Amino acid sequence: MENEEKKIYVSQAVKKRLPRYYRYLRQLLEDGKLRISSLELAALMNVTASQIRQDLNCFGGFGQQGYGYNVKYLFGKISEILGVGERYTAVIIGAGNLGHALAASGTFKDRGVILKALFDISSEKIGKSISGFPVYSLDELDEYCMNERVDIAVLTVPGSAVASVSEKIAATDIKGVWNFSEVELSLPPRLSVENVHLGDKLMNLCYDIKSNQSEEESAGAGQEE
Amino acid sequence: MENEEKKIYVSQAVKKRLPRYYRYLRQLLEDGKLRISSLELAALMNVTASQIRQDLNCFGGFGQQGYGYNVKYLFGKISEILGVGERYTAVIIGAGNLGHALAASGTFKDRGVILKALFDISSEKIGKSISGFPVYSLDELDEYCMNERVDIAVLTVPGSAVASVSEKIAATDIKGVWNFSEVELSLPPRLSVENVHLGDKLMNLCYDIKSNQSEEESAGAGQEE
DNA sequence: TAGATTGTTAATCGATTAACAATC
DNA sequence: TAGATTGTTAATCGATTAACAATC
Repeated sequence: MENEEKKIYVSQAVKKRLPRYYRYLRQLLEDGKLRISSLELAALMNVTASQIRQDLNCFGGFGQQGYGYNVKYLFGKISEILGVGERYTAVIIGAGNLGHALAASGTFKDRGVILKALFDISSEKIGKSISGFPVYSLDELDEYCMNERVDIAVLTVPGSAVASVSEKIAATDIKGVWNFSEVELSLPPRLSVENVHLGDKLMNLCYDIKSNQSEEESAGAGQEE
Repeated sequence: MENEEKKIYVSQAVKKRLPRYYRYLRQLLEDGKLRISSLELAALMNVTASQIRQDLNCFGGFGQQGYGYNVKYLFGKISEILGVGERYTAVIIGAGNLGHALAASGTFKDRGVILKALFDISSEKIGKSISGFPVYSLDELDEYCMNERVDIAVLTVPGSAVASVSEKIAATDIKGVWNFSEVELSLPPRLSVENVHLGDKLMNLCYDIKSNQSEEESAGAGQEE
């Protein structure tokens, strides 16, 4: 960060691949692997070595000629790039089944994001706790965000509630929304949005099944990432 | 299907966009819109009209010069392409929080997929019902699939269970897996796989927040789909 | 030094956009 | 017929891959 690294443009394609590097490197680190060449990592991840070197070089030279990449160092760099260690904080809005599932999962903790609370409108849920996280009234969101730093809102409310919740979010200094609803959000551009359209994914699977069926056999294109 | 349509190669990029067309067209249909031009749809979806025409023409000419596209007809065609109406069936493997959430959601029904049951190993869950769907023992999966047609397995088990469950799935004639676990699956190529790496998505959001923060202001690139 | 492997430039490939002739 | 808008070809743009000089 401090030393003057070449500011190469980072394409959307590269950005999207970073978390996958993070996953593989974490695994390698766990396995006690000390160093890895782009060729070796490429074989593991089922991509080209060229792509790996190109991708990593968007952010500066993390390798060493004749040696390869130090796994621990590279993992650290990728983590840094992805904002692990920024200690981003999150709240889940919508304490339904999906909210439950996310709160109970290691999804946040595993990526350095600190889940702090859930918010809901149901008086049956408010005041209780879910997987150890307190559930507050949605009306308290604004006040909560003024007292506690909240970076990310995870939207797991029904589509019908999205518009009104969006407004509430826009009124806080929350920086990003992880949207699980079908509805397209309209938020000021200062807010980052990541949509998880589960229905779309299911349809992609159906389409793929259909295509796979039609082929029946033809040395298929294999799995998809 | 019957009439000889030009068999143009459909790129991965196009395939991935189809469910989004489905969503927008369904909405337009609901709104009572009868026809739409590529230009109008492009404005709505925030893409170029060229792209829409190119995309649709991979599957044949669904429009009419000087008129545009008949919304109902086009929606029907897209639905057909995506396999809505094939009446694909699904079972959820792993009756935890996420399994619950998916079973309770309209995700399947809204896309023409018929959810039939859940499977788990916990004796506390087996025999009960979740959102009206029966929960069976994982040991019964094989037999169940022999008696009932099952096209899709939704994998919501912990990572540690993925390998053994994968084997069980491979032993059936299930055609596709919707994988919510972190673990990369290894399955015979006859099976389609769609991975939902939620953690990756969360990291993409963090990265975006971080970038957004660094800019602060620069007429940003806006939301992401 | 010799061998290995990166960083980086150049070549290729694929996807998006622009343009326009076909046609409703 | 004139106007509109598609289907489709050609041009552009961007992303991936190949190649190799730099260098550890």
